[in-house]
Amino acid sequence: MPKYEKLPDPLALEEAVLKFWEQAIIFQKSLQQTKDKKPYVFYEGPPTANGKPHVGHLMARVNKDLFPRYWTMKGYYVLRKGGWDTHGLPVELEVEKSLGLQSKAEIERFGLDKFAQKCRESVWLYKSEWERLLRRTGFWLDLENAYITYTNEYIESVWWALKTIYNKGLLYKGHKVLPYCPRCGTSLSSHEVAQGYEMVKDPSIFFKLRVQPNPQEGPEERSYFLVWTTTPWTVPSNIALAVGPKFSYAKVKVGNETFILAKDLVESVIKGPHEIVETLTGAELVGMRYEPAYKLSDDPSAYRVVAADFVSLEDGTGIVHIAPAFGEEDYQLGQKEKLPFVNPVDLEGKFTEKFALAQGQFVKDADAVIVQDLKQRGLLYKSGKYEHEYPFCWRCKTPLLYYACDSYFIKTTAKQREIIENNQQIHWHPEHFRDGRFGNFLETLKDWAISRDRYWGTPLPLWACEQCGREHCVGSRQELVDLALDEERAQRVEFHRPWIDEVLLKCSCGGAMRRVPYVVDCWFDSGMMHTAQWHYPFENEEIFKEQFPADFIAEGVDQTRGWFYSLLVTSTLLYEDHPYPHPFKHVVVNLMGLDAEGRKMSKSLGNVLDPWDLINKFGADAVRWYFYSSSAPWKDKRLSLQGVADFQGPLETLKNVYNFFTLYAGIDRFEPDLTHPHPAPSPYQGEGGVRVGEGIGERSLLDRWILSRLQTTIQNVTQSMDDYDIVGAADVLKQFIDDLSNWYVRNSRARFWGNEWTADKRAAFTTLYEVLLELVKLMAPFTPFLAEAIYQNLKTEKMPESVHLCDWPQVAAQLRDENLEEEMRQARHIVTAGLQARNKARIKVRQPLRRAVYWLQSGVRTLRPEIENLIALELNVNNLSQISLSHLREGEYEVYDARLIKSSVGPKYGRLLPEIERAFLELPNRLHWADMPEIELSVQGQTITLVRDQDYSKWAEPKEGYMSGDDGPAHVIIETTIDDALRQDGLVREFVRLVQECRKEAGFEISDRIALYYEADSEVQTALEKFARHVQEETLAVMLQRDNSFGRVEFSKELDVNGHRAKIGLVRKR
RNA sequence: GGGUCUAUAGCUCAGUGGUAGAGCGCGCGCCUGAUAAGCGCGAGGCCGGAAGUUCAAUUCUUCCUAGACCCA
Repeated sequence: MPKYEKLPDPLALEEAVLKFWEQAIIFQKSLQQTKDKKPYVFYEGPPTANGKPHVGHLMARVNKDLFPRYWTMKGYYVLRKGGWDTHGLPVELEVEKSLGLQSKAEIERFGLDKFAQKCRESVWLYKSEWERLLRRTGFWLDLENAYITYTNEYIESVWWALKTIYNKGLLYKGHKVLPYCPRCGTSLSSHEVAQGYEMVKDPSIFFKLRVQPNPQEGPEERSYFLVWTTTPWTVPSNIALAVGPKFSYAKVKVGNETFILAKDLVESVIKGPHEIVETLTGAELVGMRYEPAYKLSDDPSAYRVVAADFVSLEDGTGIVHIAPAFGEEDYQLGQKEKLPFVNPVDLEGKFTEKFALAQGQFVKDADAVIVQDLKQRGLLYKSGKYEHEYPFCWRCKTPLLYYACDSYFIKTTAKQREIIENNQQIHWHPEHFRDGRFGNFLETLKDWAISRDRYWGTPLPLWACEQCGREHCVGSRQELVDLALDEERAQRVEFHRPWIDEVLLKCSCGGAMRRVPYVVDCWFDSGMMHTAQWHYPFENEEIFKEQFPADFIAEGVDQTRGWFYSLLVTSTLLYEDHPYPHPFKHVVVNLMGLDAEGRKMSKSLGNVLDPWDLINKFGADAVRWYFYSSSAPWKDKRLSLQGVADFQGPLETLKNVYNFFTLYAGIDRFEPDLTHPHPAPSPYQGEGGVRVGEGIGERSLLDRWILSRLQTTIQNVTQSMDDYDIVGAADVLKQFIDDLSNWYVRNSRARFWGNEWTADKRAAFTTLYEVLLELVKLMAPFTPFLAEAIYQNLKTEKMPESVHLCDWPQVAAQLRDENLEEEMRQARHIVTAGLQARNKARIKVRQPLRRAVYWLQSGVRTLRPEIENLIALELNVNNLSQISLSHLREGEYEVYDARLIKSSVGPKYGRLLPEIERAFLELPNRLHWADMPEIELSVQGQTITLVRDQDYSKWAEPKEGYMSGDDGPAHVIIETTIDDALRQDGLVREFVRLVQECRKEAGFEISDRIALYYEADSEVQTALEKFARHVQEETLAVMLQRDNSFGRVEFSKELDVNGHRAKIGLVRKR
């Protein structure tokens, strides 16, 4: 027998549910129960545990939990292996900070072994924070078997991947231009760079580079390319000039010199008298040679004009100075044009002997020297200051240099087509990510710089011979042992620096091979989780094959170029022949959270919302429901306590419905299992022997309606969830909860409190019981706590132990009645319209009225009598009837207008519409025309026939004594005249309500019988005498008597009954 | 500077080539045997700005502005 208990407050409720889940090991049971079923694969994007979880993480995690719960209930096996991302620069920085280390040199002095130990510990700094949050939000994830990227097993799988890629010839050594801090001796990640932009004034110079003399030109004719830069220190490294091939360039004569620059920029750059002597395209300039300002390269391909698409005409001269060592675009262009590469700057940012003029000087300090030198040599056209944003090291404020560093690359460009093709197979939510942000990124794919000149990470498994230089890539521990000089050491070595660096390998030349000093980009680690989490291919082949690819992942938009990318690239490169080389089939992308003002949350603004503030105030379900129902995950969300509070309505309503049911089910000791005297074939076999909708023939119309609505809801929620439309699913549930509470329960209340245990009462209890039971299953993935709490109270012995072990509800087609649902929808419109009319007429609902009429403009137009009765009750009218529009004029109502329906006429007549409209409005008597089945108009010599209800509609307004209202397709007119009989009726109802209030005030139980004494004027008395039986029934009064001696009563009160003074006295009868 | 997304009521968001919607908040009222609930009504909008396509644009196209995110 169910426990009919009220629900505790959300926080207590959730704590109790958490305890229950843990004690009864429900999560484990859900896995156990489904372990032989078809898998539905979820991949956990590993968080790094050396940062606290914030509210943005929460957004992704509620989505991550939703679908696994749903698919588990649908009967799939959803293994949810947790994971931790434990490598990378952020970890190192955290440790540097805690140890007070300032640079790589200091780290090395401190000792790499101790440093690595610290990194390993630091990773778990906030682990318990994460676990606490995951537990509290109801996020079911297998943390006991979580993968950890720093383990030797994980790293070995990553090595296997790198070796596989290496063997395909896709791992190579090259340069990459990276933002680099010369003081710290390290390149910075883009995230770090973004923290350090500042507005600065840099020198801005226009300098001249002489066009290599044409033999035909006289010695006096000197022409120059005019070039602009804000980094004079890069001028010595200049190797080429870039022009936009489609731009126009001008030769401008100034004195006896000729300058070449973009035509559009001549006026802004050239001061003083000048003359454009020739115009030519950028393409025509390509291939021309010039004399460098400083000749650091003897390569014959240096110092020439090349074409580039990044040239702009925003600033400068339209001729861009190219120094491949100090700019990403420059470097790429250099590769493409096979330009030589010169770098006169060392790793400390100082000029080397290659540039004697400023040898030993820090590059930024050398700016002035170079400008001065150019000026002296007559190569400076003009100079000034330029204000722009420039990145600085966020730690030491040193200006960053874009610097070409040695780096290993994965040649992703070789597989670009396959990567793009695989991306097309992925279902992105929202869809536009596929070809939008993510697709565009893939179109401009560059090779992946995989190496980092750091310490704490997966060591790059490349060894190079100290003697012959031969390189070898190691793909497993076995291979390492086989090749090691010291096998024993290789057998037990920990796969991290500095220990792995001590393993030397035998080279075929007889020399020793030493590991290259790099570690691997930690994005490669996490991107390999599809394989490395199982230590595949070294073990677990079966489970790997079952768990690849993922059906579903969910992460924040910031993972576009992070995890989404690294998963896709690794699996494309490794599993080219797999039927699903794309690593995930569906991905739900969520945006980051903003504060209440729409600003980004950041520590510096102090507007960061702590997830615990939300959870401790509202509970986890409330927060989850907020994220699900407020808007799609990929919409901006302005997070605030108030925002969460604003979305709690449906949950409150559900609790109320449950509490209502519980109140009466408890009183009547309703037992679901014993309420089915007819073991008739059931349309749907539910859990634990409860057959939803059994004995449907006995159910009332409302019962059948809500059961049908339930089926529709099941279908629509399922459909939305299958489409990964979270907010759509939440919306369907919201509407159903509203129908259940505000229509089904509201109109069924009397059935629950009847004295007799009638078939109808049983039907009401059974229906509401079934509906609640099914509803909480639908709610379970969304609000797992509330659903569980209600389920626990409703379930019988035979039912599954937890709502999360139940099967997902299925649609019982036999219980659906779409006509009934449609009619009921119309009924609700009619009721709203009728209440609106009463409101306008200022007649309260308790005052009965003689009659109301309605008509419906669209949808189902005939309602069965039972539904009309329902409407009449709600509107408190004695008579309700439908009327047809064409009868309006004959009765008490009058038509006042006719309206053209443009959406019908427009498509038929197009350009004639304005004319038709004018003619229509000019009809001499539209009141008359509105009644005609057709109207003929003559417009521009054409006869236009308009059909009533199709091309135009009529409108009605009530006369005196009537009032109208409308809602959606429904129009209602009520008769507002109240005659004596109605007035009496109203008095009685008012009297009953006041008595009920007094019963409550007196503290009587709902079922207490009373004796009722009253004193009132003759009008009230007449009414009461006339309707005495009704009054007694309604108030459970065993006697009703006029009596002015209130001495013996338990409770008495003066009343105002619609303006009539009265007094009543109550005595409880036991 | 480039890309993607967003812009509708005080707030959070739906939506549509044909007279603008919901929830919350606010104001007023109703109902009450769900009672520390429930319901209705109302106020409040040049649908971010400009141009174009169209008989008709909040909706489609282009540009601009602002915000978010990513990249440079």
